[in-house]
Amino acid sequence: MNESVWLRPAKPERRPLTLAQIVGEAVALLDEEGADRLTMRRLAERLGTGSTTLYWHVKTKDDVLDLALDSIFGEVPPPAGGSWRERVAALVSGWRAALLRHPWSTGLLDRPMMGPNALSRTELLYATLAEAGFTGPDLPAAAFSLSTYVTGSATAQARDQAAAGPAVHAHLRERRDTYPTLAAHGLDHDWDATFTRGLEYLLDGMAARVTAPS
Amino acid sequence: MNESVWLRPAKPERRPLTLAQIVGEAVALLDEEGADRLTMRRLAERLGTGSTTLYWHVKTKDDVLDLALDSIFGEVPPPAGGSWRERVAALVSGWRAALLRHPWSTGLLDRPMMGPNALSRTELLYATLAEAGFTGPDLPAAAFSLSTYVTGSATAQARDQAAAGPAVHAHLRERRDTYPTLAAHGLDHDWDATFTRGLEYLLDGMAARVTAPS
DNA sequence: ACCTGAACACCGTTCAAGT
DNA sequence: ACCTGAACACCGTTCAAGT
Repeated sequence: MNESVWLRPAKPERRPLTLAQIVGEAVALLDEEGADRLTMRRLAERLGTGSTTLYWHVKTKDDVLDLALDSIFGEVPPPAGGSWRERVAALVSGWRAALLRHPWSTGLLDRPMMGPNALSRTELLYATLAEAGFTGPDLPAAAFSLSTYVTGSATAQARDQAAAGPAVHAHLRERRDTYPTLAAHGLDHDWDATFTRGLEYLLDGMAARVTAPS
Repeated sequence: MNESVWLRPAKPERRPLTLAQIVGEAVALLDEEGADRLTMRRLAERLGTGSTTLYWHVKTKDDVLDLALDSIFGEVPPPAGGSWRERVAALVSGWRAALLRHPWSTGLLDRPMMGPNALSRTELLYATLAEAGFTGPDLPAAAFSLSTYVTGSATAQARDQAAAGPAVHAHLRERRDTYPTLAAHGLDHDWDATFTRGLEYLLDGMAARVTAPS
């Protein structure tokens, strides 16, 4: 004779785990605790499963990282309008903002970025530049230098802001004899202003190529 | 009664392990096998010791990585002479070459670079630009955009070259409808030429700032 | 189709102990 | 001062087994 339903422990709520849930939770975990705390076991725990369950949805941990990285590229808004320069600047700034919102992402930029969100933003950049008149080797060069500038600068900023502190200042001040220029000007700059100014150098140099007669 | 010296196994050659040896062997290991194969145990094995021995010379594995990264900055030659533009271009190209010679290094650029070799090259960059006439916010902006361009482009190149292959081409060709510009122009470019052209954009834009009357 | 548990082959790091 | 071995608390991943 079986016990009544009410006395049996309710079956543990069988909503099936999805890949989107895994990626979403991975991003949350990375945001809250950082990259070195992302563990298959810890991630699974947050999702209420065992770690080995994840391997049905995902081949390796690297898959999780790649998916998490691509998902944050999804936050980059497509530029609204304006001149090609304005559209490029908007795209690139949104790109940078997304990376800086998730500082762990800059530590993953050494792995292939073939996800749909990354590719669609890259396509947008290429298309905008092609429309602006960049042709031949100038097109990949312009696209490459811009995307490189964004990822490089975000990496540098995330890195230096994480390390920032009195220890760093002291270290450089003590060595101001060997690094005089750096000690005098290398600290305490406005990250946004510096980024924007550097971007202007780049865009100025690029603009001369499209507008100038070859 | 003791056996003669000759019959006893020779004491295992007690040359003390140095930090320089550890770093050198770490770089060799990274060059030969890549970053994910660098293990304290494997590194120790190559040095003929136990893994725990390393912890007398080094606090953590991250120390080894930081030291290895800084050591390759030591390969960057100081620029010989010429105009500030030529000196900057030489410094930056040497920097890039060192990173590309050790592709694993681009995966470590998200960690603080406070080592003597990194700092001395950064100082060199700042000093050259200051001498060239960059002042106020233009000095950190110029230095930042250049170093950012180098590290970003090397990261992108190391990443894409490692991933390069027919699979990537096929993936993009299959999706040429959604990424038309990218599929048409994003593959098979000359890395060196692209880098140099992008650097010219940047230097052109920068040069306008120093030479032009404000 | 999806989830679980046990198990394997590793890790980085600590620490008491040796010379 | 420098090195060793055993041990701890983890890892990513596989796989047979369950539903």
